[in-house]
Amino acid sequence: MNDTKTAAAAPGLLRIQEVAAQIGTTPRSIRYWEEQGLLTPAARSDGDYRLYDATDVERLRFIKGLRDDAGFSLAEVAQLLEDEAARERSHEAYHATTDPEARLRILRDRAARYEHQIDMLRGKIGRLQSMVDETEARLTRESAKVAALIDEMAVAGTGEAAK
Amino acid sequence: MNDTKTAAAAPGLLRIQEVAAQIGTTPRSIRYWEEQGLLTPAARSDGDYRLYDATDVERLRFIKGLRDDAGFSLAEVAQLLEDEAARERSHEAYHATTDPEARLRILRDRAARYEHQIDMLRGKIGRLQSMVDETEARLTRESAKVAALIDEMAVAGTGEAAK
DNA sequence: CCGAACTTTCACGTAAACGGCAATGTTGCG
DNA sequence: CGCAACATTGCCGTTTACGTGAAAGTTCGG
Repeated sequence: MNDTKTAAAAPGLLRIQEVAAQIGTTPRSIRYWEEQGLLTPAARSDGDYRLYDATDVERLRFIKGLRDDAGFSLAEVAQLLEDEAARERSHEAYHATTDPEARLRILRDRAARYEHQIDMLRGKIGRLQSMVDETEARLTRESAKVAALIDEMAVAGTGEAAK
Repeated sequence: MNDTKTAAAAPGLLRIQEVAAQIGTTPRSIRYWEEQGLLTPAARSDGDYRLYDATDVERLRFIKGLRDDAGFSLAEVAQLLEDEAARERSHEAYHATTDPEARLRILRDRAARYEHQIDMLRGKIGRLQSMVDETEARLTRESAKVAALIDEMAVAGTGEAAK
């Protein structure tokens, strides 16, 4: 009646290997990331097994994305996640006060952190894009050559049907 | 009558430190890149000093860009540069024949390599962009909160002039 | 309750990408 | 020619980001 093959008697909690497989990495890496302070598993089993929830998985996916796709070092990722954490803390601070001006400052601070993060990513995108542009320009020149050559062939071989 | 302070008695050839400064890296790294087969200096002085020309500098800038901006490993950079080299070789092959069909194949092969390179970069850009999008969505939600809060303040403090 | 599979911590190993000497040679202004 | 500044090769050290056991404990279906 219960066909949960591999894990999760607990509500939606996964063990390290499951998570590793889902995000495409190894248990060792996840433990290492934890060692570096990038995350803490949502819970531990009785026998001290690490247990991850959906939030953890999303966070891990974020980390992997930043490392593999964006090429950030773990230290840089940590920085971005600290920003994230600062926002969380400010979230609490937000609810700790009822002073509208204080709340406004907090919200604006959070927004600024998001913008900072976006700027970092945009910067990388921009530099990458300019490399693409350059390469595309070369490709265009190549294509022009191809077209010209085909024309030439057409003219030279008017009597000979294209194979 | 000759005020070339630092280098280049030879026509436009620079020594390693000059080049390193220009592209923002260290001589050690440049030597390491050479060690890994990423480039060979255009020439050597009598005393075996490495001498770089404009092409070399451009190539080095390319390498640095791929590493720092795109986050590629030196091995991946090497791959891209090999593609580049393959294009060069095919360029020679192109002029070695006069057969239009052969020329066409060569040109199309080169174009395919460019496209491959572009795809790699585009892939990275895409993944980065989706991260930006996600972050922006959050930012938007934050901004909405800010706006709502400002509205509230305006209503509550109608009698009290904004300080 | 048993065994296979999984997990934990600890520790050592490693590949990549340089940094930093040392010992020696080269440049080039004065 | 003399010497300060820079370069070369060689080699060992370091950091980052894990891989790879070892030894011991945990889960869980049968």
